[in-house]
Amino acid sequence: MARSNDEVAALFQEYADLISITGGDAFRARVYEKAARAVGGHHADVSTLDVKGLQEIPNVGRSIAEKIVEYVRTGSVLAVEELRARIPAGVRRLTAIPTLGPRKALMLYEELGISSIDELVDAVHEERLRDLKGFGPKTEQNILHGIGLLQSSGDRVLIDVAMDVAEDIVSALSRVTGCRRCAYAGSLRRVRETIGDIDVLAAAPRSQPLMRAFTELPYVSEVIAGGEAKTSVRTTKGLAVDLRVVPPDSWGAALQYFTGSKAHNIRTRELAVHQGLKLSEYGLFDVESGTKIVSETEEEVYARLGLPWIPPPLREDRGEIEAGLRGELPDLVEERDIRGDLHTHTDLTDGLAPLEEMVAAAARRGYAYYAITDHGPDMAMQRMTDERILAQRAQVRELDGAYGGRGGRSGRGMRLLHGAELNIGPDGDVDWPQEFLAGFDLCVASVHSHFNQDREAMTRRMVRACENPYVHIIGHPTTRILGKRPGVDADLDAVFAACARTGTALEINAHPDRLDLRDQDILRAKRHGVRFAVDSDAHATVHLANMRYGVGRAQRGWLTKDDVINTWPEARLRRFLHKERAQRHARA
DNA sequence: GCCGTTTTCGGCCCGACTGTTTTCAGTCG
Repeated sequence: MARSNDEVAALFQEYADLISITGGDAFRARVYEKAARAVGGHHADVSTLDVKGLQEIPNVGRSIAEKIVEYVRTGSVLAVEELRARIPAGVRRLTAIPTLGPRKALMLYEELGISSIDELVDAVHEERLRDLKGFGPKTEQNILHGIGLLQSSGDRVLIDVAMDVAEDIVSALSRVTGCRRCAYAGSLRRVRETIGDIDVLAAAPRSQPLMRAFTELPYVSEVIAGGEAKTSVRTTKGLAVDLRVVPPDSWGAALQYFTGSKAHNIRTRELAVHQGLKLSEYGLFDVESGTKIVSETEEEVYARLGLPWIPPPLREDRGEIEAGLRGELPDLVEERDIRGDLHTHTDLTDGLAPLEEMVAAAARRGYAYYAITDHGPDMAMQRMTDERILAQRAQVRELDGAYGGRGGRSGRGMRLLHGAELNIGPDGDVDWPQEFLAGFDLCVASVHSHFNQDREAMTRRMVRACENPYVHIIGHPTTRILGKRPGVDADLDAVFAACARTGTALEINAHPDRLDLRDQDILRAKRHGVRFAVDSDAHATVHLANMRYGVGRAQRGWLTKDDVINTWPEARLRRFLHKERAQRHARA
């Protein structure tokens, strides 16, 4: 199952929630939240560390370190158990209802004994909430409304869904008279894997025209809140969108603030406080005189705090502040660095478009090279045969160089690699014998079945695939489907180590419902010295554009161009696919 | 409960909006 770090992080987050609900010290609750985040993102497995080693983790002091040791040794933490005994789990679940926080949840429990959503619904219908201080008819409505949202639409949407809406809103608002600037911010700008709500920011001297245009958008179904500075709506698809309008000269400070993350903002504001400054969405101010120092661009704000501009995908308080202060931020890979896509399908197997259409679409993206990797025969429903794949190879060779090309007519066209997406069987075997595999330019290998193998078997299976000298890339490594299927249970550190040892790249699958690997896995894999391939896994021409989400994932994993093999020049890529790999196996 | 080129004690990010309040607590991001 989960790493010890993830279990401990979840435990501390729960503890923080319980502290809040029971009216404990808010600062104490915050410390546990910070510790939860730090432990979850820590590279070393906390179950291998002692109290002293644990205290090296930021925001983990003696008390928290001892609780981690207690958890690793006994499987529980007394202090957490004590709070759990005081507050039924259902009370914590109440705080998932929008507009219902820890204070109200506690009052509901203490005054009315409510500890589940069902009980809460009953109490509202019986009008029992009205006697409580701070509860009125509007509060009841909001609670029922919130419960409906919680139970129907779920909470977060896939990034491509949110991106479509956000780009449409930004484009619409940008056309409004008086709008100087408009952009989406929040988790979307940070390229998180799923999006809870969309934050749009605009700069204008007057906010009303923008607010009006915003609430009148055709797909706005409900205005949740409307003010001078901020308006919140819900779309017909149930997506919440916030619009904030700021004066044009506050743009930089506002964009920085609304991009978040919350944890990152807390750190930047702390940096400001220590310099006698105050940072808000309106600017960076001198506390003494109250005068504004900077606010027009993000670069200015960061610079005045002693930091370089920090790319939004890094803004998670996972060390980017410290790295920035040291001048050691990574030079992140960008979408324009991508020279090709190394995992794509055609209608020979389960893709939608014929080879030539896919190749033409890839060439339009300006790629220097492009790999076709249809499924092998082990995925029986794909009806693959040696004859069919060899016929495709002949076709690929013919189209090689025929499309695109950066040098125009005289230049060489986009180079094609003929590959396959092999299936990693339950024992780690793949389709076709080695002598047949040797005929491919490149092979991706992925798990497509037997997802429930135990950890040991799954780990062995994936490591064996890495050890196959003709497997160059492990496709969608955890095989998760967001919101539908959890990742497989494998010792990922063992898999990462095997990748590094054998010169096998890990795929960062850019499809919005996979986004596999997760950013925290990428960070860990990089520490093992693994290389990555950011691939669209396109099954249709439109899917090629999903590359942007894969690059976002790579950025959130702190990857540079050098870490990503499909940013490399073709010659270097081919060396990786042949020589380097052969040498490593020879040494092994 | 953590943390420290202001501090080993006394801080801990900051503002908008809502709903219930006659001045503010709770929630959210």
